Amino acid sequence: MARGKVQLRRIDNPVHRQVTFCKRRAGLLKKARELSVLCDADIGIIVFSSHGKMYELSTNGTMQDMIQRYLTTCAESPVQSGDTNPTEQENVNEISTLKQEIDILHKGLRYMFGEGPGLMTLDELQALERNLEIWMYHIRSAKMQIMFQEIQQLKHKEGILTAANEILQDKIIEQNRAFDVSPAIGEFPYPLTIQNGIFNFSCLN
Amino acid sequence: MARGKVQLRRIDNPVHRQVTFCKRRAGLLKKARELSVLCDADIGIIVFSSHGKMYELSTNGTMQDMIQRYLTTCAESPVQSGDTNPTEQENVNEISTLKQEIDILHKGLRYMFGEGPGLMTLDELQALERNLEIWMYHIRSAKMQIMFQEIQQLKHKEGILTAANEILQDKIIEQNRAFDVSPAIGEFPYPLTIQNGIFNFSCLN
DNA sequence: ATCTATTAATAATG
DNA sequence: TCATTATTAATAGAT
Repeated sequence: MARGKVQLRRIDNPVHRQVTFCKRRAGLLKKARELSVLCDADIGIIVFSSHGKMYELSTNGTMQDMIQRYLTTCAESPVQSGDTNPTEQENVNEISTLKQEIDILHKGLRYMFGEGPGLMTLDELQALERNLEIWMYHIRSAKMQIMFQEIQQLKHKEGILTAANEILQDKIIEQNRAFDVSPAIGEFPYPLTIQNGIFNFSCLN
Repeated sequence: MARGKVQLRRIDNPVHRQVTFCKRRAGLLKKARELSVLCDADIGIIVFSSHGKMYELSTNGTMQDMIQRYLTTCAESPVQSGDTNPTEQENVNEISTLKQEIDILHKGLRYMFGEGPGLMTLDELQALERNLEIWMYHIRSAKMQIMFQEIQQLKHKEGILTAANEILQDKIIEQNRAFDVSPAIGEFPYPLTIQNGIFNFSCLN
């Protein structure tokens, strides 16, 4: 498109190639964004440079959503069965499929908990998509985490308050003793001064 | 690019939009193929029209390969954790606990399947699948319930202890007054009086 | 679909 | 990497 027609073949010069890659990649993503906006389309683009560096664009939602949708669409289209009466063999197949699905459920959970998707095949990922509800597990886990922290903080507070109460109790006893023996003035060893140390905490959120 | 500048917004006219979608989609894929050839890059593109029709391009291998590579790359890169704060550790523990729970669930399932899937009907298997979800839901609910109760109890304890603190403070002040102790420092600066301010807060929510 | 007047992208260059 | 510019490529609107 500029100062010389371009041949549709790999650019030999590595510098030129890198520059062109940079420019055209930007151009491609721009075009994709435009198409998405102008025509209300959802677009996902993944680019791996020759050196393995990855670039991505997904115009709606995450790339993972895009992939899920892609896999779902792929899985849906080839379903073209005219038979309405399931045979014994089909039942057996169905049983096998369900067993696989349960296995995938297990793998999917491991996947979500950080072992990485590398261990799953694409078919398994497709099946995993059908078990979408499990993603809720992650959310619930986060919720539980928060509740756990809350419990820890409350226990901490309880400890502090209990300690404070003990100090106050001691204080009263000491006062009583002091007044009984000699009501001296001004030389009270108020342990309350510790309180600054004790109570000088703030709620960390 | 032609007979009038284009505004970067959704094209209202459905006919225009469809035509533009067709043209620009072709252009986008062409650009992608060019970039792939010129710069030796691997590119995957997925496009969903506003009506849900899917178009795809993958310049090397299948789209499934592309997705596999994408997921692998995603999983590899974000693993960069040097220090682990206490919350992180707690997270790890929680995850471990949940993993165990899931393992138990799966052991149960294997046991049920160990009886031989041939003895189970398709309906039974499907019911079992649904039950798995319900089962997990109940376990999580029960756990949450317990944690919730614990939080309530701790909050209650906190309230009682705080009230006790206030009473003890008052007692001290009263004692001082009763013994007619003239404080050397004038009014006794009881730091405990701050307590209401300090403890009358909630870390929760 | 096909055709062009225009705009947009970009190769070469600094 | 960033800016400029001469050219080519893409495409909006019309048919």
